[in-house]
Amino acid sequence: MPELPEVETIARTLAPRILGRRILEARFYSSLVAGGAAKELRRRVAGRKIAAVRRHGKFLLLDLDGETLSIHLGMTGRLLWGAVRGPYTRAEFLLDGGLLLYDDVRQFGRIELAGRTAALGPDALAIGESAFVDLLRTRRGRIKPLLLNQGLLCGIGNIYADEALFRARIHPLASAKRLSAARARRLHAAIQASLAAAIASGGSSISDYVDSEGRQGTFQLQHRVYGKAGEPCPACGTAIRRIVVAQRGTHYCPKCQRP
DNA sequence: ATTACTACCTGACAGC
DNA sequence: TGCTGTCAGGTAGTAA
Repeated sequence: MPELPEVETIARTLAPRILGRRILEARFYSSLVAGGAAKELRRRVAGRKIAAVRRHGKFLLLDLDGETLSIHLGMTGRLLWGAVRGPYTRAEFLLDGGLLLYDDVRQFGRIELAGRTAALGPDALAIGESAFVDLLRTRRGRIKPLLLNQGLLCGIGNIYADEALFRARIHPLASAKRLSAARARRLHAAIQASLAAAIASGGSSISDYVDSEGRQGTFQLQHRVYGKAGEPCPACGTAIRRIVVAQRGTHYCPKCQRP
């Protein structure tokens, strides 16, 4: 579910609620969430104060004094402040002044102590134009799988890959290294624009995503191709096509995004 | 290095 | 009402 704009929105809504608060206790209701290390995690976070709320790619990072808690929401993870425990609550953090819930229907998300979370590329919102152009030049594969590869560039998922490629008018199967410098720069700008617009709308809510206050995002109302197979392209009216790339549903306009 | 396929887990929805 | 198959904002592991 959550890509960079959704995690960014959660970080922004959560920060004013939890910054400076102390974790009194962590509780786990599913053995999957902490990847088998629930006991150690409980011990290591208890009593620590939340000094910072950060995001890197799709990871939400809580800096405690001496530790960093790393939270990845998988497909259906939610971090909720002031909500009531439900059937999908997999973990909770009792803070001095409130309860932070971690709900996750499909349980693809993970909460762990940072340290192992290294092999990530630069954040998609932070990478500069020239570094991005260089990144594309050094790769042999197709552009969409590259955008989804968190080890090269992190934060972009299936929605924003499709949306950015459409805005840049680049076919998802185009060879990354054979893109002209002008097209690579256009893609960089399209990524920045897509992510910024999504953050401004509080993210995309397709089925599960809500921010830490339980509010849905509205950027799904501005999607141009994602989930719009068969509908007319907003630029030229041609029917949006859906293919499978890197095992993910991929939406594009066959006229605006020529191979 | 890159791609393909499977697996993880649960729910929604379409079709029979 | 079931049952079956497909799909879903995620990633990891293995094989080719």
